[in-house]
Amino acid sequence: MIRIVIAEDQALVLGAIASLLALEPDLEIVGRAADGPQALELVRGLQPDILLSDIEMPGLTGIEVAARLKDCGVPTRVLIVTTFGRAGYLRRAIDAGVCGYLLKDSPADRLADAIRRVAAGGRVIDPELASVAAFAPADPLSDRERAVLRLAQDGRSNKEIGRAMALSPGTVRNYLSEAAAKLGAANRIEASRIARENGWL
Amino acid sequence: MIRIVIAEDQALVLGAIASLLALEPDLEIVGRAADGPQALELVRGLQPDILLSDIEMPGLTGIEVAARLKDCGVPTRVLIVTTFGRAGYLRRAIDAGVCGYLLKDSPADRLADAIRRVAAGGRVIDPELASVAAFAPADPLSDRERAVLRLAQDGRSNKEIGRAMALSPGTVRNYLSEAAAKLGAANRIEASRIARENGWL
DNA sequence: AAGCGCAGGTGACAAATGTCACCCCAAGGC
DNA sequence: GCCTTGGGGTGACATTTGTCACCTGCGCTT
Repeated sequence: MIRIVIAEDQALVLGAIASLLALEPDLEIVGRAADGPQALELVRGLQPDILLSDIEMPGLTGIEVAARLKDCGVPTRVLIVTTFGRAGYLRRAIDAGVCGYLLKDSPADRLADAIRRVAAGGRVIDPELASVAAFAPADPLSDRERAVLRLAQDGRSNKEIGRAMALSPGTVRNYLSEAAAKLGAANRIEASRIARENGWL
Repeated sequence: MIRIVIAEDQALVLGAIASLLALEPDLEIVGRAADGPQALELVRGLQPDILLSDIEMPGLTGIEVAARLKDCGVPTRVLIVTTFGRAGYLRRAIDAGVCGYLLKDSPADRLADAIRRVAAGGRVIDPELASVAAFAPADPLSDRERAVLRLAQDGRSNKEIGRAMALSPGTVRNYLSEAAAKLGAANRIEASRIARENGWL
């Protein structure tokens, strides 16, 4: 019997996935979490075989939860199921030690299968994503550029960004200009869009 | 027996919801669609009692599908289930003649209930959303402002936007300035973010 | 010690953006 | 006829961005 905790912030989807997995006789759902911190606590307490988690969740992302579990030496294996085919997330997920990465676009019957494979010690990556990831460019941004871009994307000016990061406005401009150049964007708006679409923010 | 077509672009979620509804003896899933046009065609052909649909889908949004069904006089009642609590969508959904609007955040057991109520001729609006919507400001943007903002948000310059819309760059500037003023934003980036967050784009 | 790389900064300049006042003209009231 | 209204536009101006060359100080090799 494979013991599973599910973490997913949309209650309806959480319930639906649970009912899907309940059809499988060898899988048992032992816990449900609606956000990151709750997932972490639940896994620590229940020590399930598998944590099935979304990425976008309040508090902590699924990837961050995976990283913390790894740090604490919890043996639970993490399987990420998420919306975004963003190649950038995959790399970070792997770095965080997840054992599987599925897309919500993949057919439902693949899920139980993936869980069994991961529980048996294997690694699963969505085939659709695997090929994309192989060709996907690596994140070209430095930490500073990422941070600046994150602030720029919701409309802050250079001066405000500088204030927030303890940098001079001129330096902020340089970072943004550099980031745009790296991403082939014409301006900060396009740059942050590109970065966001690739999961680099 | 209530006959249902489900439209949802994420296969895994689609499958999961189907398995959830399959537990209810009085509900029957007669069709599944992965995008807007497919949903439209399926509903036209099968004439189910209910179309359960997401909003964001390739091709046509759930709301657009609902509007077309209304125009064609198809008697199927539409129930929207979606991620975004954006109040702006609700208004447009109601205008398109949908009979129900649920959030994916609401508990799973509410779904079957909502379907029965809608099938019986009732209207259902997620209670969480209903109160929000009552206080939500109406969309202050004109069609032109919306269109300009949509182009601005992915980094096009005034000149490019003007070319795309057959307007002079100066006029584009005026529209954007006006839109920003209406939304209390300092610039086009913030303006489009605010509009997006409210479901006005 | 000399040299290198790198984060942060400056200054100057062109271009894009934001703001505002005001113009034109085609519908529609009356 | 006259007046209003609204979409589209212009011109002028201040401010903000984007680009680029170059400076500074610090830590690190060798």
